[in-house]
Amino acid sequence: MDVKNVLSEKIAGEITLSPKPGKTLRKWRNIFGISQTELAAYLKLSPSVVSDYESGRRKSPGIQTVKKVIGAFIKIDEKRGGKIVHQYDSMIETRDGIIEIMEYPYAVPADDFIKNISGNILTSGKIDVKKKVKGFTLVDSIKAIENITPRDYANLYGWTPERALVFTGVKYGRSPMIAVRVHPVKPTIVVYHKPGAVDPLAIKLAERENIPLVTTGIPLNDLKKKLLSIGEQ
Amino acid sequence: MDVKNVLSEKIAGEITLSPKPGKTLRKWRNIFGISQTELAAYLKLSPSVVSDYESGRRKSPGIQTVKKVIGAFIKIDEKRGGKIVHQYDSMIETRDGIIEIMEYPYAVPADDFIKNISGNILTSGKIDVKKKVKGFTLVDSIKAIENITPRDYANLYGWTPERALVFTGVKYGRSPMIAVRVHPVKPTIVVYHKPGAVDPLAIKLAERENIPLVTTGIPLNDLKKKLLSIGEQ
DNA sequence: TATATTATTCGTGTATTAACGAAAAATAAA
DNA sequence: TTTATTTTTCGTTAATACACGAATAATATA
Repeated sequence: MDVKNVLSEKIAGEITLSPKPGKTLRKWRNIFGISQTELAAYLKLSPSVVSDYESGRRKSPGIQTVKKVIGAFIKIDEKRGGKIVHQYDSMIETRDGIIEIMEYPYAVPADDFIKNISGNILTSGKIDVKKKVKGFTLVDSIKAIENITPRDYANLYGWTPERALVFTGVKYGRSPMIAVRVHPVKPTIVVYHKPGAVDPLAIKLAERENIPLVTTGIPLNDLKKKLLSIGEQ
Repeated sequence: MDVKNVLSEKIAGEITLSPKPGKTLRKWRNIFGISQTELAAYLKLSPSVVSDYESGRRKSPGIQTVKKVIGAFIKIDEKRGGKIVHQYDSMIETRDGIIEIMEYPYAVPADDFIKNISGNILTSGKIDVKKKVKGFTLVDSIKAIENITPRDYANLYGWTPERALVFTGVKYGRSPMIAVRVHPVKPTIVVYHKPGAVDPLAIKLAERENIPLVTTGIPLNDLKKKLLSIGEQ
């Protein structure tokens, strides 16, 4: 999850909920240091359009419009070297152990998810069709064990517990499942990426929790891309 | 800043930027466990309207519509005891020392801000009309000194440095201003709430940085309310 | 199976947004 | 001040969101 997305979402949320969306739009345009004229030119629109939005003549612009404008902010800033966006780098706190974390815009059926990452299901029993994946967390097992305190553990679950916990760097395949077992909040799926081994106890625990335990052997970078792309379509 | 707002903003941002806003809307309705019928009834709309949105017949709903729907989610959940919203409590990390932090939906002129909190300006010189306040951070000075590491210091600045840093629990009035002096990022205004004293050095530093140093004597709870209300209109 | 409950589809009228362009106003730069 | 740049205002057309309601389909529940 990179700054651009987090920042875009923040801006979109602010504008949408603002009592005066036009003014909020203007605030962000000013933060980016972009003139109405420039913004309009980039969007291939007349400058009057931008002004009309900011003045509030259009009280409830469509979300597509908002999306386009925010996209323009980011792209124009990028062309200039990403000065503004980079100011917000500190906003995405890189929690030790969490390699990648993301919420999908909509629910993905569990079996689709497994197919997508070329997953091997270790647990017995059919996958419940109703099981949905709404996001994922890719965790470096070693770092997580070293650095994540019990209090921080909840962060693995991002915005929704209905997610896939994907562990990489798994040696014996026991600890991650025990952590899941012990924690009150449960994920939809647990994935081991290229585990050294998978302890039978882990499978037993997974079955008891009714959580599919899946392995995948695709390279880490490909896996990352795959995981991210599931949310994009 | 409470969970409701953070969560609302998150949902709004997600829907607005989603490739399929309807599906994202549905995802959240399901998370809240609300039926289309119930949602429609609450909004005094025909259920078909809700379905049309989710199916995507309306490709780019207006932000007012999105806002109304999210408001309904929160309100309905509240009526049920706030079960869902409370699940997200852990999302708003309470950083030790930061009592309240918020971004204003639009820029507030510095002098308006000062008037609003019944501020006393200690620094000499006119306030620049162009100085804008885009948010504030209310800091417990003692706790901040004890708990905030240099790395965390950036968090005081929330989403924009153009903000008011409001310190409460100030004893001699020296340290907060020195912290500001030393840090590369500068706030628009520094406010001391009921300081025990204000060291002359602090005033000198503030003047050198061209940052108005302001004191206010209104009770903490009123101050909090005032600070929050500035953003609401 | 029967019966609520919940969700979908779609034709329709009205209101509002999307966008233009030209002219006027306000700011910034020379 | 003069000139250039940026922003505002507004009349207008076309497209589309908003909302309804009635009929249909799909899910739950008894």
